[in-house]
Amino acid sequence: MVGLPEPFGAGVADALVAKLKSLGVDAREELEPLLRLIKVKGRMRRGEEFARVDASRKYCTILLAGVACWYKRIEDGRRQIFTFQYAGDFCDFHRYVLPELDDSVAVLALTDDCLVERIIAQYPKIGLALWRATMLEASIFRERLLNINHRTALERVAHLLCEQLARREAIGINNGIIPLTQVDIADAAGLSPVHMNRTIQELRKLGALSKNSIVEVASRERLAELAQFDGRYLNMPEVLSNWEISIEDSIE
Amino acid sequence: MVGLPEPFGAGVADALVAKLKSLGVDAREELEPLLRLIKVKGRMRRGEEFARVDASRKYCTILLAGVACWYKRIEDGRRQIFTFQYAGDFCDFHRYVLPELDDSVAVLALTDDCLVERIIAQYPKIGLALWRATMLEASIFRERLLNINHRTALERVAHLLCEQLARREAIGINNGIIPLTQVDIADAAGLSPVHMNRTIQELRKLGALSKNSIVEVASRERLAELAQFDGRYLNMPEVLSNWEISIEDSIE
DNA sequence: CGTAGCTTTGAGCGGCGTCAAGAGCTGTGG
DNA sequence: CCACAGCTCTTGACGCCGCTCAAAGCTACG
Repeated sequence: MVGLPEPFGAGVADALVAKLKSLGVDAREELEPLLRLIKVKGRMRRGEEFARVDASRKYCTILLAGVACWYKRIEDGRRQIFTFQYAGDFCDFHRYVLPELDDSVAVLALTDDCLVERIIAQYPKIGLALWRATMLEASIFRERLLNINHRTALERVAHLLCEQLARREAIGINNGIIPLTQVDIADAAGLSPVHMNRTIQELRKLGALSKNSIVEVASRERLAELAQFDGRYLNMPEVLSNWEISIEDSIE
Repeated sequence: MVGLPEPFGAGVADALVAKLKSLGVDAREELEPLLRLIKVKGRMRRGEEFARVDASRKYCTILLAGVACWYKRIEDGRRQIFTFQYAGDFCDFHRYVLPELDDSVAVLALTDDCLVERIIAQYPKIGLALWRATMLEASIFRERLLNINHRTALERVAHLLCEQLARREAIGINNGIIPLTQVDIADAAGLSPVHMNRTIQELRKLGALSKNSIVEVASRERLAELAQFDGRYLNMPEVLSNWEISIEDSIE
């Protein structure tokens, strides 16, 4: 890996480096200055908030391990989860960002805002990469819109789970476990917890999920089939090659 | 306005310049080189496609007048409209983009892809502005997600219309007319045309829309109230000051 | 052993989709 | 000028998916 200053242990930023590479930043002389700015902030526990949007904040946040979610709370107390985030993902570029869901290792990295601007000026490719990261996010939002509007609860949930599975595989986690509660998934899919539970049971019956009480994918193929999952919107060619996607006359 | 090379007539790019300013590009020496790259491509008619995603395309597209929509067609023939676009909006940064809805003046502007990269390298503020434009889009998608998941058809439609109204006002169109068909709005809101019609009639009854057969806002206040509209996600401080938004202890 | 969060199950209901039909408006061609 | 086709808007009837309310089992943890 790239040489890192303290307080990095070996491999702590691997996911970040992988992410940047997938976004087009691969030269050592571009990666290093960015990595040098990173300071590990600490660990989080499940339910703790971090990266709350706040004009006075002078850094941006990167998730180095674990799972987080980006959500907004609504007047009536309910919660809309916009997306989940994994190691290497940028958590806040001027936005609502809050955390969730990780009791093991949610580690933060800081950089000064104006530093970001300076970095971009000096290394345009990094700027481009950050822009691409935002586009990827937007792409995920669009896909979710499409699913919510036009698919049944079963397809919707299957699709959401496919996405999480693919994104976890992209950072080397291949155990098939989705470390989210049914309530979390419900808040992301826009379903009530009760109906989410019934849908998950249906997915178990159909052989897509395991019979365990946690959410665990039993058959990726079955799940992808039910979801009609076409993961190209995730922009992860290396991972998606495992997913047997039918690329006919694709639009994208 | 900034001096423009042919084939620009006076004011053709006003909306674009305004947009860039709202994104933080205001110096003449940054605007000019970008504007110099722009070539007007032509006019479109309603229903014509432009900016279809296509790897071989070597330019990007900017809407100079009229209305467009960014949509995706689904297997079953239905259509999901992700967002509408107005003068000054960038129509394609690597994505599905198609048109719609404008028989008057949809004019395109071209720039070479690698030129974009070079421009960004030379004028980092422009890069930052484009990044911000993408963030703004993502912000719009999130808002839509929230609405679709958690609001009734009436609130949803009212909210969508509020957004269109605000965005039109931002480019100087204040006539209260939303130049979209009920089907267009239905495809954007994720409702069936039939239910959209009933919802619009309800909005008319409630005094938010005019009784005309076109979609025309009769009372912005009424509409915003029904929608619980908080337009801060649109990042248009100058326009929103008209909207009487209650900014208490806002998160963003 | 009590409490809190997650999962599960049942009953009832309502919002919105689907199907179907008709009316008004516009453009096109004979 | 009329006829026709196509699109948009409108209205009614009916049914289902997913929400709400309510209660209980299960697991983890102090």
